[in-house]
Amino acid sequence: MAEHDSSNFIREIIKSDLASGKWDRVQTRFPPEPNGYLHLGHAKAICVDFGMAEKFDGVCNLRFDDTNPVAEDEEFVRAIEEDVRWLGFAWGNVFHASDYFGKLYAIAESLVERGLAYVDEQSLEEMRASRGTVTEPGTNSPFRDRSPAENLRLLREMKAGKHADGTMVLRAKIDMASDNMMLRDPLMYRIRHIEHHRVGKDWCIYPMYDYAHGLSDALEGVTHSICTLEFDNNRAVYDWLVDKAGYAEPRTRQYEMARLKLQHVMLSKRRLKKLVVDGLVDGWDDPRMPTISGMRRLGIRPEAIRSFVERTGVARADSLVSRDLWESIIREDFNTVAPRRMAVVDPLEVEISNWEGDTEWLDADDWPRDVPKESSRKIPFSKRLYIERGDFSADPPKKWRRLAPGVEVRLRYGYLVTCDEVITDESGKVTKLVCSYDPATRGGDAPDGRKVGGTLHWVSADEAIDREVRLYKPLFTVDVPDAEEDWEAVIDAASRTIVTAKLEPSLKEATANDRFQFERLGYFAPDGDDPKVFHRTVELKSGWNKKPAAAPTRTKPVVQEAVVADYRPTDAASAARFDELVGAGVSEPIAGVLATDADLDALVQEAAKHGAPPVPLANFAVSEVGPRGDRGKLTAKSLADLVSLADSDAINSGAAKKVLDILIANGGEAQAVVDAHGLGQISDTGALAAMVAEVLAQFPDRVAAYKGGRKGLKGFFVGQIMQRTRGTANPQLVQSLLAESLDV
RNA sequence: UGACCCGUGGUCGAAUUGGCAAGACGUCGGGUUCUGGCCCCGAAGGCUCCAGGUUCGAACCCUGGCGGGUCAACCA
Repeated sequence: MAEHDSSNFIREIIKSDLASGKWDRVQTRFPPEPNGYLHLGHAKAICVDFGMAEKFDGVCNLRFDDTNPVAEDEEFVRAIEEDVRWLGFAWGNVFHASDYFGKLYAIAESLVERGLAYVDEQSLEEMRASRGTVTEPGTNSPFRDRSPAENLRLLREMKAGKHADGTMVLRAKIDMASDNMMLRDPLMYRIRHIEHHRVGKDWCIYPMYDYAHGLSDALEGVTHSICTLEFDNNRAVYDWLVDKAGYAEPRTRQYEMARLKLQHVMLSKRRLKKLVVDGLVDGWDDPRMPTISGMRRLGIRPEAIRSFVERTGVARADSLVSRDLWESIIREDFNTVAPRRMAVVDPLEVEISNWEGDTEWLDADDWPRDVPKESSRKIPFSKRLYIERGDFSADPPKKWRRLAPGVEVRLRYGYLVTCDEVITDESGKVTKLVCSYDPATRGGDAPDGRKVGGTLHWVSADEAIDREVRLYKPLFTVDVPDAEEDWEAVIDAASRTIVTAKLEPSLKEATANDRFQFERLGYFAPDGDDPKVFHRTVELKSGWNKKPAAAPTRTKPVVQEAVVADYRPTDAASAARFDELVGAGVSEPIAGVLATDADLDALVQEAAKHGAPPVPLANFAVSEVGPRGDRGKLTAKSLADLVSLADSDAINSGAAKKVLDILIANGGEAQAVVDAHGLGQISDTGALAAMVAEVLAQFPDRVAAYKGGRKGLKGFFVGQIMQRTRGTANPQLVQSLLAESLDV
C-alpha cells in the first residue's frame, strides 16, 4: 500500500525530546485491560503505541492492566495477544500490572509514611457526598488527618485481610477542593476478597487504575505514555504520583490523543458485550462487529487497518471519520491482492438460443491491466447461463449500459449476446431471457470492431457452484450509535443478508486466506472457519446508482451578535488602574490584563520608572512577558531597556523576543545581550536591497506567481530575507524595497 | 454553574514553529477501459468559529465571547 507519513503532534514531541537530548531512547506501551475483545479504537492505540516505537527504533511493550480481578480473564489475554500479532506488531515484553503489586504496595507504604496517603473508612455514599461536585469543592474526610503510624497499621491490616470489602480504602492526600475532580484525594487501593486470574489469592487489596498506571509506566521505564483524551484530567494524578514516588527527570509523561470514531460504528465496550450476550450478533467475531476479530473475519486485512489509522491521523480534536474513507482504504488494499472472479448473487437465467454443443472453457484474466500481475483461469460457457437480475431491464432508463430487450452486451471474457425474448410468469416477473450469441466474438471482442454498451458478469449454469454469500450493511442506521440513548433501537435488522450465490467453479478451492473481487459486486473473503461461505468485505464504488449523495450542507452563516467586549474590571481598584492605563493611551484589552494581573503590573510600573515608554511597555509586557509565565532573571531595568531599544528601532520585534528569552534565562543587560548575539536591526538600505534582488533572482517562479496575483507571497519573500539576516533585517524597510521591485 | 481540552473546504487533517492555507476521502467535469471498479487529467469548494488586541506580518501569541468534548465509579 501507499506509504503515508504525515506528521502529528506526538511524533513532533518525541522528535524534539530526542533532539534536545531529554531522551536517547523511546519506550511506549499498549495497556489493555483483559476484560473484553479489542476493537477498532484499540487498533488505533496499538498502531500509535507500536508505530511510534517502530518509527524511532524504540520498544513497545504489551502490558495488561489487570488491576480489577472481578472482570478480567485469561481468555481475553490470549485473544488480545493474537489481535496485536495479527495487526503485525511485535512487542518487546509482555508485562502485567499484577507483576508490580509488590512494588506498588511498597510505594503505597512509603506514601503513607510521608503523610501523603491515608486510610479512609467513609462509606461509599459518604465519600461521594464529600467529594463535592464540579462546581463545589469537596470536604475533607474525618479520617484524613490520622497519623502516619495509624494509617500504616490500618493499611497493613487491609493487606492482611482483616477488613471486609468496602469497609476502607487507601486514598492519596492531595486536595479535596481542587478544581480538578481527579485530584480530590483519589483512591489508591480498595479491598476485594477475590481471586485474581494471575496472582491467585496472594492479594485482597487491589490498586486502582490511576494508582497503578503511571507507576507501572515509571517502573518499566516508559518514556512516552500515550492514551486517549478522556484521561486528560487524570494526567494531574499521574504526574503527582510519579513525582511523589521519587522519579526525577527525565521521567515518563502522558500524552493524550483523540479517540477514533467512525461513522455508523459503535465502540462502547459495554454495549458491544451486550450485543454478544443478548445474541444480537453471532459473537465477538461477527463480521458486523468492529472488533479486530470481527473485522478479520469480514476479510479486512491488517494492512488496511494500519493504513486507515495512519491516514486519519493523530490529533487532539474530537472527530468522526466518514465511512467513505474507511471503505476506500479497504478497496485500495484489496485492489492489488484480490484476483478477479465472477459470481452471480441474484441469478436470472439466460438461454443462448443459437448455442450448439457442449460447454466451452474460456480464458479469463485474474487481474485487470492496471494491476501488474499476470495469471488466468478457465471459465465455462454454455447454453444456460446466469446473469445478475439487476443487469437486465425491460424498460431501461437513460444511460443504461446493461442488458435490455434488443440490446447487445458483452459477457465478460465470453461472447457478445443480444436479448431476443423476455419470458415472464403470470405476475409479470422476468423468469428467463432468451438471447443469441455471435460466434465470431469469442473472448469478447467483435472482429468488426463494433462497440457494445456494457459488459456483464455471468456464470455458466451447469458448472456454477452454489455457495452461501453474506452481504453486509452497517449494524447501525445512525452516524453515531454511541451517542444514542436507545441504541438498540437503531440496530439495522437488515444489516446482514444471506443468499445462495452462483460462483464460477474455480472458486471451489478457495481457502481462508484468499481474497477475491467478484467483478462488479465487491471484494469478498472466505470465512475463516468455513471457506465455503463468503463474506462481502466491501462493495465496489459505483458511479451508477450511487447512494443518495449526502447533500453538502452549506456552511451555516454563523450569525453571532457583535458583542462589544467590556474589558473594564469590576472591582474599584482594578478599574481605577484600567482607566489610568487607557488614559495613557494603552488599548483596552491590554489595560484589562494589566489591571487584573497585579504581579505583571508591578513589574510594568517598576519598569516605567526606568524610562520605558508606557504604551509599548504595556503591550510588550502583556503580549510577550505575561505568556512566558516564569520571569526568571528578568529585571524591571532590563525590561525597560529592552522596550526602549525596540521602540527606538535599534532592534526589531522578533529580536526583542529573542532578547527577552535570554534575559529570562540568563539575566544581564538588554544592550549587552543585543551586542553579544548580534541582534541589532539592519536598516542599511543598500545591503537589504542587494539581498532583495538576490532572493527575487532565486525564486523567479514565485515572482511570476506574485505578479500573477498571489500577493500572499509577499510574506514568503520577507521570510526569506528575515532568515538570511537571522531575523535582524528591518522588516518595514524590506517590505518597501520589495514593493519597489515587485509592484511596478 | 467550575476546571481542563478542542474548533482549519462536506469529512479527516498538514502548515518548516509568527512569513506561499498541504494532502487524502467525498463531490463535479473530462479521458481511458472487456469491471458504471482501478488509473489519468481538470475543476469547484476557505472571512482558518466570532470580535478585539499585539506585530512589518497571525490559522499560530494575548483578552473576551460562541460552539463541542471530558471530569462528580471502591471501572479502565
